Amino acid sequence: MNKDSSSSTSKANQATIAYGLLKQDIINGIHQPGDKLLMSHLKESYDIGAGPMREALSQLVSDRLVTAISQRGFRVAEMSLEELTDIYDARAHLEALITELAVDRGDEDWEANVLGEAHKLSRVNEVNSPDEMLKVWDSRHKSFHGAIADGCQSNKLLELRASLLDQAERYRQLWLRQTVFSQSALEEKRHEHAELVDALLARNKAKAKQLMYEHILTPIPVIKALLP
Amino acid sequence: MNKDSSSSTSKANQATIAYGLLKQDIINGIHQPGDKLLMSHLKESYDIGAGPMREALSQLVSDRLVTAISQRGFRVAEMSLEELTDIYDARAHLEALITELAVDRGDEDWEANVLGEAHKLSRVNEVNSPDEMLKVWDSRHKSFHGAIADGCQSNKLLELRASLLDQAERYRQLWLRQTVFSQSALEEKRHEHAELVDALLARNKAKAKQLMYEHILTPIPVIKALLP
DNA sequence: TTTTGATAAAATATCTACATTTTTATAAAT
DNA sequence: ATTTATAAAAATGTAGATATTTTATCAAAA
Repeated sequence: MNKDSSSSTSKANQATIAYGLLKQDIINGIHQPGDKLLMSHLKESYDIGAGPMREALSQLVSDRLVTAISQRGFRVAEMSLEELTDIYDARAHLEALITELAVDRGDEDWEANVLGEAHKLSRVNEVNSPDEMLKVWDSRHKSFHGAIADGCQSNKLLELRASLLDQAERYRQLWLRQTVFSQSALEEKRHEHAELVDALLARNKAKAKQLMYEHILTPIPVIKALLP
Repeated sequence: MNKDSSSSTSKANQATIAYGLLKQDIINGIHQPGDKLLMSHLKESYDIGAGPMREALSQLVSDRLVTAISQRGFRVAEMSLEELTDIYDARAHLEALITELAVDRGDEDWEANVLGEAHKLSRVNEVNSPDEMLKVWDSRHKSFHGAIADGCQSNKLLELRASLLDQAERYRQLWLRQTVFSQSALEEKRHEHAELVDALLARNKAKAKQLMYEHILTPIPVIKALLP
């Protein structure tokens, strides 16, 4: 789970910098699944010493984005069909639970936030490049779901959720392009989100839970088809 | 989340050794909440260099057992009433979810395991010292609940569960003594476990879920009373 | 006298460069 | 082909250098 990288007073140390850069590069596929993460290469390309680099790698191991074998170094964690289904099954159940709690515990501010984020997400149009479109939609989509989850009032559950999201990120990236650049897929998502917001604001706990569960699982077929 | 410390071929490195030792010492209160973890002191008492020690501390930060401020070192994470309720609320909901899934997904081996562990737990009697009693009961209690949870067939949910258990461990230690050395408390637990096993084997999902939720929350008043 | 602020000294965290150990690759010998 | 010996590469660890923060000291101002 990640540190504060943007906090005002905290001068990030080398290990924290290395952690952030490496994580991004793994998620964005600069380092492919199974790639060996050679200390000498890493030191050179990130210009960071071996000590801090080890610390960063160690963190990524507990994030499950990197695997380590004692005395034999580090590799980018493999991606697999088994892991995909494992992560998404867990994510769907956890998110459904969090949604249920949010319906129970969310206050008026929560309702307002959810509605606001839903609106922003539905209006992702006037952008320049396709790449910009992808970034903006992804960011707002995350904010929308984040706003819903925040209602559960449980820091610990939100931390667990964040951890699963990190682990899902490489798989999600595969799905994202397919979805954002397809009008029909985008429309389907828009519909699911609208239904979800309705159930949330109506405080229909069972329906919101069910919709969220299904919503999380929809990307799986797409990802399965793209998985190498 | 922890590494394999007992695996046959893996020669643990200094960082892993330090991680294990430090974690134990924090859980067992050798290092008290809020204590400053001085690098020079740690290096000396564990006889491990600064590099590996930082790596271990860094891990414990992501386990939430240690806090770090850049350039100002590390401290043992504080304990608080807020964290107690946060952790136990999350734990109760997660364990209830996992129990539900276990009832759905657990096979005959699972049933047999649960029954076996329940039996072993109910027969913690012929021990020597009180300290031995505590260790044996705790260990079997954990195995019992572990056996139930294993039925959910979700590695990721089990990892999240393990992470919360680690975070709860310092609080649990407070409750443990009160419970294991009180015949009435022990009897109450025995009763709860028996009810739970009945519901599980009867595949009564709703009841098992409910019983587990309540079972996790029972220690809270005891811990609240003991929290400094 | 008490408080404030500057400055210097000490303590501490962090990093780097080098040394050591372990693994892997290569080639010779059985 | 399999094993053994050797060299190269790589991971890991150590010690000392550097930078930052904290503490101590003391003088000037209130």
